[in-house]
Amino acid sequence: MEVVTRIAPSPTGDPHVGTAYIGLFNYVFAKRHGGRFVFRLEDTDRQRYQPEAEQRLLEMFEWLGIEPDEGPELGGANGPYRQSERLEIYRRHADLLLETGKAYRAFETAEELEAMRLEQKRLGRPLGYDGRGRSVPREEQERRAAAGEPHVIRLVTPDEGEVTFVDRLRGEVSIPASEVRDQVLFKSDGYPTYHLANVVDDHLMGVTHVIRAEEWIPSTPLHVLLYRAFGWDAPEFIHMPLLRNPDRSKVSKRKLDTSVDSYRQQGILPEALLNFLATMGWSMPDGREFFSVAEMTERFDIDRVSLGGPIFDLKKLRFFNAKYLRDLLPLEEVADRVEPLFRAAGYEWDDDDYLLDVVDVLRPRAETLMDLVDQAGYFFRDTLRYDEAARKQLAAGQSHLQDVERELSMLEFFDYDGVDDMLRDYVQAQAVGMGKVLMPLRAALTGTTQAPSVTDLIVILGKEESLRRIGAALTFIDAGLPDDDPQRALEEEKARKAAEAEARTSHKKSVGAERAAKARASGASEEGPR
RNA sequence: GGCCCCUUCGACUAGCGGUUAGGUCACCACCCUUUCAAGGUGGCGGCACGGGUUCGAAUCCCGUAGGGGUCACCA
Repeated sequence: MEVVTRIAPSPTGDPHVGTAYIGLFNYVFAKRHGGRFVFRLEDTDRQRYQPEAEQRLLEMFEWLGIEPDEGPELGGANGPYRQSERLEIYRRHADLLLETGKAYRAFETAEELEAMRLEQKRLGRPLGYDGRGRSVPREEQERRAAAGEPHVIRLVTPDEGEVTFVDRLRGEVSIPASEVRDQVLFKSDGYPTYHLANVVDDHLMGVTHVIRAEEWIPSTPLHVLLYRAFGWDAPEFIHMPLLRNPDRSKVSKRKLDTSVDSYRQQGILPEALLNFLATMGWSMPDGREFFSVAEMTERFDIDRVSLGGPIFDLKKLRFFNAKYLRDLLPLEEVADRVEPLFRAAGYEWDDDDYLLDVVDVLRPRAETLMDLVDQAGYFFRDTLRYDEAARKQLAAGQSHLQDVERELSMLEFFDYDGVDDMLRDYVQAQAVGMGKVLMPLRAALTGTTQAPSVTDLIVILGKEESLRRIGAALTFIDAGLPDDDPQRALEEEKARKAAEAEARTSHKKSVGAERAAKARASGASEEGPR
C-alpha cells in the first residue's frame, strides 16, 4: 500500500516553525517510502481565520523546498484540500453517525456549559462535558433542530473501559474511557471540529501515517473511537516530540520567535533551518550532522526519533546557518542569495567579481545573510563614518598612512602578492609591529577596526579607491578627528562628498577577479551542502 | 487537580546488557594571526533518584521525583 502522509496546518497567524518541523518529517517519511505528501488546509475555525495565511503557508513550504504532491493549489485526486470546501462531506458523515445513534444533537448554551464547568470545579469533579445531552430523546432533538434551535453534534463515547491505540514510537497507549468526553463533532456555526474533519479527511484522502505533534496524544483515543464509529481502519499514529522554548514549555511566540518568515527575513537559509529542524529529535545513523533533505530522505528511519522534547536553540540554529554560509554553500550561491539584499540596502557594484570578492572575505564573519549586509557597508559607501576605535587608530597612525599612501601609489604590481609584499617590506623597514601600520590603515579603509585582512581590503577596493580612502582619512585627521556628533558628522560628510565629487572619476572597480578565481579554485566549497 | 507522554553533559544527541559513556553547539584555555572572525588543539561538563532482574546495567522491570502535554462549539 502506498504511503500517504499529510501536513494539515490551520491558516492562523504566521507560518510556524512547528509546522515546518512536522511538515519536514511527514515529507521525508513519505518520500522515503515512495509515497505521497499531502497539504490540507484546516480552515474550520472562522474566528481565527486569516485570509493571507494560506498563501504564506504555501510560500513557506516552497521556500523550504518541501513541496506537497497534493494541495489546494496544485489539486489532486482527493480534493478539495480546503476543509471549508468540504462541508457537505462532513455533514454527510455526521448524519451517518446521527442515524446510527453514535452521535447526538446537544443544545446546551455557552452559559450552561460554563455553569457546568464551575460546578465541576467547585465539587472537585473531573472537568469536561458530562454527556447530559444524551438523555434528550431523539425525536425532541430532531424537532428542536428542525425548528432552527442552535446546537452542536456530539459523539457518544463509552463510559467504561479503556481506549487503546498504538503509537509507533511509544507502543500501546491506553486511556480510561471516562477521560474521553462526548466531544463536539459539529459546531453550531455549521463547521466541523478538527476531530471530525481530520478523521474523515485522513480516511478519504488515504492517509496511512499520521505524523503529528505530541500534543495530540490525548485526543487520539477520540479519533480512534471515531474511526470505529465509521467502521474504518485507523492510520498508524506517530507522535513527534514537541519543540520547546528555552524554559522547556512548548514553543510559543511569546517566549520564542516562532515565525519562519521572521527567520527568513533575518537571513536564515532554508537549508540551515531544515537541517537544524531535522536534528530536533532525529539523528543520522552515521552521526553526520550536516545533511540535506535529500540525504535525510535516503537514510530516514522514523524509529530513530528520540522522544525528549528538544529545545529550539537559536544559537545552534545560527551556527548551522553560519556553517552553510561559509562552508557548505558555494561562494556563488551565497552571492546569489545575498545580492537582492545588497541591492535593497542600496549597494551598487559594476562587476560581479566585486560582489564575489566581498562575500568571499566577509562570510567567515557572518552567521546570517543580514550579517553580510550589515558588514558589507564600507565596501559600497563613498563616505565612511569612523567609529571611536577607528579614530584612535587614525590619530596614532598619521605618518604611516602618509607613507603607505605614497608606497601604494608607486606600486606597479597591484595584485595580492604585490600589495602584501609592499606592506610587509614597509613594516619591516620601519621596524614596528604590523598592527602599528595595519590598524590605522584598516581604520582608514573601513572606518572600523574589525574587518578582513588589510591586504584583502586593498586588493578588493582597488588602487584608486584605496588611495582615495587613505586620503580622506588623512583629511579627516587634519580636521582634528571630529567625533560622532550627528550634526557635525553630517556636515562633514556633505562637504567631503562635494569635494570628492569632482576629483573622483570611477572607483569601486574590481581588481579582484583574479583573487576570486584563485579562492574558488583552492576552496573546497564547490560541492554544496552535504 | 485527573489523565497521558517524557527523562544521557547548560543545549542537540549517539548508545539499544559488558564502552575510560562518543560527537556537536555553547563556554574556557592555548595555537595560528594584521584587528575581528574563521580554522586547529585541548579542557570543563552527563546517565534524576531508589529498588529490583542479571555474573554484569545508561541500556530491562517497578516505584519516586522532575519536566511537558491535555482536559474548548481552537487546531
